Amino acid sequence: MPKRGYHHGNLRQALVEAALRLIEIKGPTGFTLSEAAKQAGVTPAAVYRHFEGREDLIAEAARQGFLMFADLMQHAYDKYQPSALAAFEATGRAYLAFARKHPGHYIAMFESGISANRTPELADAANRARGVLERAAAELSQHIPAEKRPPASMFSAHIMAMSHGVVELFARNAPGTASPYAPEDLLETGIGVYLRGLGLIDPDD
Amino acid sequence: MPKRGYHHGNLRQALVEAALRLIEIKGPTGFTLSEAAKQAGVTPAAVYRHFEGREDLIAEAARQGFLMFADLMQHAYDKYQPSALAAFEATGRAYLAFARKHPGHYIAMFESGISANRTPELADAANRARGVLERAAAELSQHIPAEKRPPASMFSAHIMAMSHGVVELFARNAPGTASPYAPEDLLETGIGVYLRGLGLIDPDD
DNA sequence: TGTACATCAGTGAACGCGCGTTCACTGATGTAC
DNA sequence: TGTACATCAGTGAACGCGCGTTCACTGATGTAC
Repeated sequence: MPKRGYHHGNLRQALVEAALRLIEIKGPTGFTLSEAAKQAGVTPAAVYRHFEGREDLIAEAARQGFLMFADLMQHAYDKYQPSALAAFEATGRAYLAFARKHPGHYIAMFESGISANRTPELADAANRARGVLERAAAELSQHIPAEKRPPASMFSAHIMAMSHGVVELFARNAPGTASPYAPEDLLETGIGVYLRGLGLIDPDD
Repeated sequence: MPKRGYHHGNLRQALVEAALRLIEIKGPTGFTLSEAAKQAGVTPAAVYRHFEGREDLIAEAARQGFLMFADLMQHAYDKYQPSALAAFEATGRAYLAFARKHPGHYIAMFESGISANRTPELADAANRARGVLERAAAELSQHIPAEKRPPASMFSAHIMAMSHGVVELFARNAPGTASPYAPEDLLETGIGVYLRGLGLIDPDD
């Protein structure tokens, strides 16, 4: 991507990518609009041709993150169909894989303090991601006897919580809360126990 | 607590408390040393009589948080003894209760980016809190047949992850990830399913 | 009880810094004729 | 193909701001004699 003299060519996306890099390295706090501009080879003022300001830039990074996140989970889900159980488990693994692979996006999405309701576009993207997981949960919960079946949205909320918790506490070079287990194992076993608790996995493994 | 003229009397603790208030309102990002000093009725420079700097102040807030956190969980645990199960569940509830009741501390502990290994004192406090949960898990896991018993530290890591995830995703006026369930219910049912998965609760409830 | 003095917790002014944002501008691009 | 002109993406200087931190200082406290 050679730099074109005065006009940049695709500054908007270049700024988003610079922001992601900075957020990943310096945290949501350390990220500054000015530095993102500098990394994109442009004056800070130029940013305002494409974004309303600092927050708006982070929001766009988050939005792109939610879209990728949804795609990644959907893809994992599709791949393991038609087994509802295998597909669901794959979706959980995809959650952690995303956090690992795209930390900048993940931070923008969940740790930047940007509300997912900031703009309709951002809310849509966030809902789409949540929808994937909820559909996977809904399908899987068909296999639970109706009288002891929890609502699918509660089910998926539990999985999201455990996944997010594993990422935050154990998958970052975290607040010293180191653990002897690999995050992937921790999540896999945690979800395993949970699904057994729902009667979806045979007690004898 | 009347303000004593030139000398403050207990500035150190007053600064910690101001910091906690600010962290709670403005997030770990928004908190500034200068404003904390101002709230304590003192020049920013005075802070340096008691702390090495901004980070050190946050670290002290976190340290105090971990101590309270440990006490609170320990207390909940003791109260429901000798039933290992009831005591364990109470410990989980205490986790969420702490996050609710002391958001400033919680943020300083888990969201401020301060490493728990920053100082030995902080690490001690953090370990003490983790120890409470791990002991509760260890005791409870005695009730699982040895051959299908997971390590207690993994067990407690799962519970920490789910608890933390519930706090972050559902108990804050969070990233729009609202949910129709009360965080307390979500955590209670989530832990319930998990314990059932370990065979610690009768499948028929 | 009174005085001298050491200790220490605060002041207040100053620093350099980088931030986000604004503004009038100018250089490059592309389109109409 | 060539020229005039509108559009638009960038510049660069300037702004006011509050930050964390330092420094020499001074006012209050408490202790020794």
